Amino acid sequence: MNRREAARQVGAFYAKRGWQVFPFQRAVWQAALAGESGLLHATTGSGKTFAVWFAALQRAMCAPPTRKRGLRVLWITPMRALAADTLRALTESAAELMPGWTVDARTGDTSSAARARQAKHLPDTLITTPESLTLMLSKADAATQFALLDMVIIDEWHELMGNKRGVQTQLALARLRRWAHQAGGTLVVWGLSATLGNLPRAKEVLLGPGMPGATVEGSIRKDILVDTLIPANPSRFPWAGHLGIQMLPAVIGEIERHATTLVFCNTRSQAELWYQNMLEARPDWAGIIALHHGSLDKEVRDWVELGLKKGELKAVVCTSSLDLGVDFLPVERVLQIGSAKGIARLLQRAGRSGHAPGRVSRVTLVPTHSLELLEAAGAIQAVKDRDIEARHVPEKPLDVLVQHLVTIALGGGFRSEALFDEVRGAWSYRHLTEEEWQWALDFVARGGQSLTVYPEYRRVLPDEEGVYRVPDVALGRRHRMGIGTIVSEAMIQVKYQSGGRIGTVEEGFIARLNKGDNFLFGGRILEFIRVHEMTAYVKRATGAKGAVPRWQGGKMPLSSELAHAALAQMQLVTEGVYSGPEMLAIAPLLEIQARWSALPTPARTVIESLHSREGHHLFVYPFAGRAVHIGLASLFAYRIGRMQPITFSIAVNDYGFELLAPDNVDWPTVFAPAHGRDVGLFGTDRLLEDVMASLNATEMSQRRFREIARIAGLVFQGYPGQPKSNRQIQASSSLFFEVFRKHDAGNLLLTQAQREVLEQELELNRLRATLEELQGRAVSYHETKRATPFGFALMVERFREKLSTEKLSDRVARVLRELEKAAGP
DNA sequence: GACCTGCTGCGGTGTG
Repeated sequence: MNRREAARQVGAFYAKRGWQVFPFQRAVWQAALAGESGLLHATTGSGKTFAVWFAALQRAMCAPPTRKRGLRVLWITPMRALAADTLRALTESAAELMPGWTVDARTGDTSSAARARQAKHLPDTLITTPESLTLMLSKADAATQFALLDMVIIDEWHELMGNKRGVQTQLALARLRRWAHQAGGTLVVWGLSATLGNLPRAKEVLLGPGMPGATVEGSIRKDILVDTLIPANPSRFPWAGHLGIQMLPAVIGEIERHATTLVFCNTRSQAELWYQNMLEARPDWAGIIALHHGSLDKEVRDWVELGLKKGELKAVVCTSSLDLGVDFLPVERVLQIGSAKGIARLLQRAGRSGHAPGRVSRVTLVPTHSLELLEAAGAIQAVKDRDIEARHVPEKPLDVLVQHLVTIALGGGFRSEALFDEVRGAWSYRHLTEEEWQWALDFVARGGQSLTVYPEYRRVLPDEEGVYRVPDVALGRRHRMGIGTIVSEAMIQVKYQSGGRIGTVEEGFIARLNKGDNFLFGGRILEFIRVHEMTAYVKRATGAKGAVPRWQGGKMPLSSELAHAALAQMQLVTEGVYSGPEMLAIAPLLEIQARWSALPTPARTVIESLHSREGHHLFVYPFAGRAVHIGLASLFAYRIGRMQPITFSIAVNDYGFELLAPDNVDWPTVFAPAHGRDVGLFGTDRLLEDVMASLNATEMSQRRFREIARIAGLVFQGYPGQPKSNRQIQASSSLFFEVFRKHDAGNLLLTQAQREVLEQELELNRLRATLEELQGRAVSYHETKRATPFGFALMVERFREKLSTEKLSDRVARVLRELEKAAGP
């Protein structure tokens, strides 16, 4: 078939359904037919899926007829749930355009019968996850399986590119590209992305450094509306807090007025509490409102998702578990309780409503404390400006590389030089040095310097011809069980004594419960009975309230974009401009702040000191997000400590930080630039050294190392169904940490742990940028008689999270003592 | 006077 005929048939497919063909879809088809790779960027619900899928089909329609059967198109999705939805969509359209063309899915959910079928004969199109793809690469016959591969599509690339799953995908793509090249062809690769600030980078990472490719932007401009539920009585609204239950009546009102509403919460426990409160207020909603978060059992979540799809649910209280993965939901209204923390996330959530070309997406912010009104005003402006966060791509994570080496050794073996070359074709490893490569190779061959005597760490060995392979079946099996880069806490299953599964909670939470204690989980009050083999047995409790489980999740900081937008709003206020109802509502509070102290703006850093019974407080408001503020606070404490002996307690939030000292400090002198060009506390010279010295970097690295050890295959997670407990995993990873520190200081996985702490947990680059910004801002110093609105939130924060420099140094001392003991005589 | 929190995602063996 020629191209014109193929295009005609696809056109007929659209015409039959009354769909419009958008120019961006044509652009993708033309590029792909010409053998070009690329990135397609468009909002959700704009027809991206069919744009790339029909590109693949048209390539197949135009290909010379062949009798060879095998895999032609590979579709990679980050989520199993999406695999099922995609399978349906692709199968239906393929049946019409390419009769006889087979589409199948392969994820962890794939049945053993389907696996056996696929082992014999792969379908023409396979939908899979990065992990399942990597598993396929670990099979000895991988090269044959992918011999006919023509096109790869990576769905939701923006979700993958910023993390190690994306790096694993890059490595797999490099492998597939190499095979296609060896067979004399080129692999056509297309990525799909939405809500992303750095498109050119996204494309480069997907296609490999320096590789050509097209960027196609979906032309449909989605109208996005962001607004705010303003508290009924703003002057009585709390200055701090995160639950926002005061807003319950307003939220219930919104739910009443619309067919289906998603209520997004920032944490699982918050979702549990909101759901419970909602049911208490509206008992008649039992059965038509539901709860959805990542710790609930899959069966429960499936039921909720199905209810949503059928339009049977009035509202679902959820966390970002509903951000993705459930496509084509008929949702009318989206509410966001508390800060969305970033513009990309907000846009994504807005996109859950009006999910079809031409319809308006709307999200309504529900503040949980007064200052969030400020954030809301900033967010609305940032969305208007489409000021979207960039995703940062990990740079040569060696744990992922080490895992990959074993995978490829299993999947037919490799020669060092050829694989080195191939790996450097993956963007994240483009700067991988010869030494680093040798180190990784040595690490899988001998376990590095310190593990040489243990055969289970001699995972990969060269044969006489110099081809590296895995010498032992058992090692291979163990490796396959550990493929992937997602590392989570050890979880305890929660089950009814009668058998039903409810979900999972963290080991530490259950450990604090006694028999007979109640807790709120899965939307009901449960009574804890006993724990046995990583399973907690419970029964329905009668009446009373219960504790809410806490999960140790990530603590996402406010993004720079959103923080700057909020600061900009305060600048407007100093000029007498109130941008909307949010700013008018918060005006009285800002007026107090301005009267007692001053408003922070992009041009002015506000610093306050306060003397109270607790001691001498210092408040600083850089608006740089909590991660940076932790770094800044520790850095300031350390630098001040060098001028005069003193220790501080520290508190941080997304807007600023507090230092509390027992003794008086002469703050103006501390903040005065010493002389000339000296920028004192705000200096960036010796930043890295000072940060390392001011924080307990060792302890932070050790925590980070847990994940690295697991990905690098040092720590075995246990067999499915009998997971190791947290303590066991922690113990063995900290053992490796200590052994490497003592006997193998050059171990690059240690260096990586430290780098990840600095880059990801402390956001060192953003910290440096913030210091530079602070140098350029005027300092507005105020001694206040009582805590200002901004300061109050920080004082509250300190009660829950006690970080003190004294404690840190105690901990350092303890770690040092332990190390000396471990070193022994 | 005000408070007490921290998301998501995947994968896998055993041969009596």
